[in-house]
Amino acid sequence: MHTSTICLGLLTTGPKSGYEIKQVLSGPLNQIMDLSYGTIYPSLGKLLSESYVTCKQKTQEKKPDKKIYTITKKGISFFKNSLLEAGGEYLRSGNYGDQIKSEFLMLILFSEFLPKDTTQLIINERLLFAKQIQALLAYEGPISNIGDHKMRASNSGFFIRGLISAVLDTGIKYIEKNRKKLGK
Amino acid sequence: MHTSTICLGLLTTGPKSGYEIKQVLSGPLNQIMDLSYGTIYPSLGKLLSESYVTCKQKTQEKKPDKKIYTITKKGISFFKNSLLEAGGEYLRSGNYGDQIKSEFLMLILFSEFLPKDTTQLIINERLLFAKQIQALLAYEGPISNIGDHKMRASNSGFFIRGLISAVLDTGIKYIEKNRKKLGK
DNA sequence: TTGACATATATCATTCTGATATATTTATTG
DNA sequence: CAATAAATATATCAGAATGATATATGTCAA
Repeated sequence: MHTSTICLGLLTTGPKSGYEIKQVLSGPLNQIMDLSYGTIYPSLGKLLSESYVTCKQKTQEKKPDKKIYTITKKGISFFKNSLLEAGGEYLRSGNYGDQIKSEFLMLILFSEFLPKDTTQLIINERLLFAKQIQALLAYEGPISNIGDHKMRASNSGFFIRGLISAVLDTGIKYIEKNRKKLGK
Repeated sequence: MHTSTICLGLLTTGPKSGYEIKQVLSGPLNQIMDLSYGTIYPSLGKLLSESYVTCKQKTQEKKPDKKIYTITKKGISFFKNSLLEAGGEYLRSGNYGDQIKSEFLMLILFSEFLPKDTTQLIINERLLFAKQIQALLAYEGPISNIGDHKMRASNSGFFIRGLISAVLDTGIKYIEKNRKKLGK
C-alpha cells in the first residue's frame, strides 16, 4: 500500500495536519504501520498538487502554524481505487505475511553472545513497554483521538484493537512464563 | 541492529552463502526479520574486505557456483561488540517496540471502502497463510535447516519458535472468532 | 536560565526494498 | 517433445523509506 493511500485513508476520518497523521501512526496503530515525516510531508504535497486534498493554513496562538489537509471528492474516489488495487496486489502477490523487524527478538536470538544481565534488562524493558501499550489500548478509543478530532469508532477499529491486544497479551504471558529457560 | 551484525550472527551457526542467509531469513525467522539480496550481498562484500569473514568459491555440479562465507575470529569478536552496542542502543533509545508494516491489517482497517467479497477473500488467504507458517513451525527444527547445515538447536531458537507459534495461534483464533463482526 | 520536551514543517544523506539481469538445471505441462 | 515455470545462485540499481537534522516557538521544571 502506497504512502499516499495510507494518508488519504486516515484523512477519510477527518481533516488532519501532517503532524497529526504522524501522531495517529505513533499511537496504537503503530503496532501495524508507521511512516516517517520524511515520507508523510512529501506525500501530502503531492496529494495537494493533484487536488486529492485541499490545504488550509491555520494560525495558532502559542503554537506553530498548522497546515490542515482535507480530502476532496476526487481524493475519496482515488482512495477507493488505490485501496482496491492494493487489495488486488496483496491477493496476487502470494505474500500474505507482515513485514516485521524485531530488534528485540534478534537480540534474544543472539542472546548467548550477550551478558546475562543485559539480556534480562532488555526483557524487563520490553515487558514494561508491552504492558504500557496494553494499558493505552484499554484506556483509549478504538484507534486514537488526536487534536480536536476523534477517529470514527469503526468496526474495523474495534477489530484491530482487539487483535493487537490479544496478540500482545499472548506475547507478554509467553515471555513471563519462558524467560527462565533462556540462557540455560 | 546493522545488516552486518545480522549476517555475522547467522554465520556463527556455520558457513553460509548469501543465498542461504536469505533462505534462513525467509523461513520461520521471517516472522521477526528480513533482508533483501540488495542488502545481504553488499554487506558480505564489506565484511570480507574487513576480514570479518573469509570466502571459499564452491563449484557445484548442476547448480551455479556458490560463495561460502565463514566467520573469522576477528569477525566473532567484532560481532560480540556490535551486538552489545545494539543492545545498549535498544535500551537507550526508549523504543522497545517492533517495526511492523502489516499490509493485511491496513486493508482491514480501511475495509469499509472495499467490496465485501474482497475483504473476505483477503481474510481467507491470510488465515491459510498463518496456518501454513504454523505447520512449518511444528515440522521444522528450532529455526531452520538449510542446505548442508543445521542451525544449532539453541535455547533462544526454541524460545522464539514458541513465541511466534503462540502469537500466530492467538491471531488465527481471534480472526476466526471475530471476522463476522467486520463490515456490520 | 538552562535544558528538556512538545508542537509543527521541511529536507536530505544513508539505507533498504523490490525489480531486474544473467546463467544453469530440473520439473511440469500442454 | 518443446515450451515454460521454478529453483539455485550472484549482482546491481532506481525508487522509496528511514532517521537525523534544521528551524522556530512555547512550556515546564531544576
